[in-house]
Amino acid sequence: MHNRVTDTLKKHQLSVTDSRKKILSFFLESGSAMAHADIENKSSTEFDRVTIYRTLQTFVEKGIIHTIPTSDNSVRYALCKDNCIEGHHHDDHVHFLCDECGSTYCLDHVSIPKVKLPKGFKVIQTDLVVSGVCNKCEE
Amino acid sequence: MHNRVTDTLKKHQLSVTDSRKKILSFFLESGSAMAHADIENKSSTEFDRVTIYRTLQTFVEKGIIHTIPTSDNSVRYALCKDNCIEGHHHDDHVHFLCDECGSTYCLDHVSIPKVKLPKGFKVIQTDLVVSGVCNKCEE
DNA sequence: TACAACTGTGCAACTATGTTGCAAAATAAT
DNA sequence: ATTATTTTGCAACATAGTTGCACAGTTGTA
Repeated sequence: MHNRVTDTLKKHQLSVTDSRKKILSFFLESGSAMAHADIENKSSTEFDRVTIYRTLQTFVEKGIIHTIPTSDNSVRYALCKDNCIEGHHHDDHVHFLCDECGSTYCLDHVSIPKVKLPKGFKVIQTDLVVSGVCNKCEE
Repeated sequence: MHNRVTDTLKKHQLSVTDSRKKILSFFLESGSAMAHADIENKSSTEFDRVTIYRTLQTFVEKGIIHTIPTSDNSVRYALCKDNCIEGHHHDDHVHFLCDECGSTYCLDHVSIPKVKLPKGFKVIQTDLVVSGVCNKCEE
């Protein structure tokens, strides 16, 4: 596990520091998306709020994580697949937000259908967020 | 115009006040979506920040406007079509966000395709946000 | 491994954003 | 016109996010 974290950081030309290792491993462990606040809670006082902000920002820029749009005021972050490179994300999969447990899933195998827009609109990115009840809460 | 604003408020069982009339007319005039900050700027010191927050909240609850999810930390609001009723929105159209001018459009005639989710996931709402360059900036 | 160059972190202070309670003002109902 | 109800503004607070700078940690090189 530790090697995987370190490798990922190095692959993206980032120096390997405690906070980056820890925050990245949170993402690997959790599997689902996390908001800034989740990370702050998980790490309690281990590192500064500012460090978390900056680390998340760096990870987004380097293509390690991507943001997930939501209707409420909370940006969530999730790991990118390997084909995300610096400055250009390829997260063309559907995101699912469970109203019950609050978890956010990246449904990697559900791809976003192409939409036809009116003349003159140039598409750069498409985000599709589904909310409802997830497979764990539905039982 | 004034009658239309008043009528809309009454139709949704809201008392007709200066701030509600003004904020609603902003939406009718602008045509595109607005964030809280846009309204605050437009009205300068005319009414309190708190009033704007509460008015937007009320409008969302009553089905007059709906929120548009974005990847950055900014919720935007846009007018609902007539079929939005209290407590249940029907904004099943695509939203478009222009990276150049920052405008947000409701593409009412582009409907969101149904997506097939893995077993156990129950869909309640689907949001599709496209970003790119709009027809005014593309020329 | 030790050193210099560079990069990242923590702290403090600040701005922005959003919320709550309560008294005063405006609106609606009679 | 008067009363009951709703809405507003104010103040105070809570949360979220940003910036500059000195210090600490990391990296590359010898």
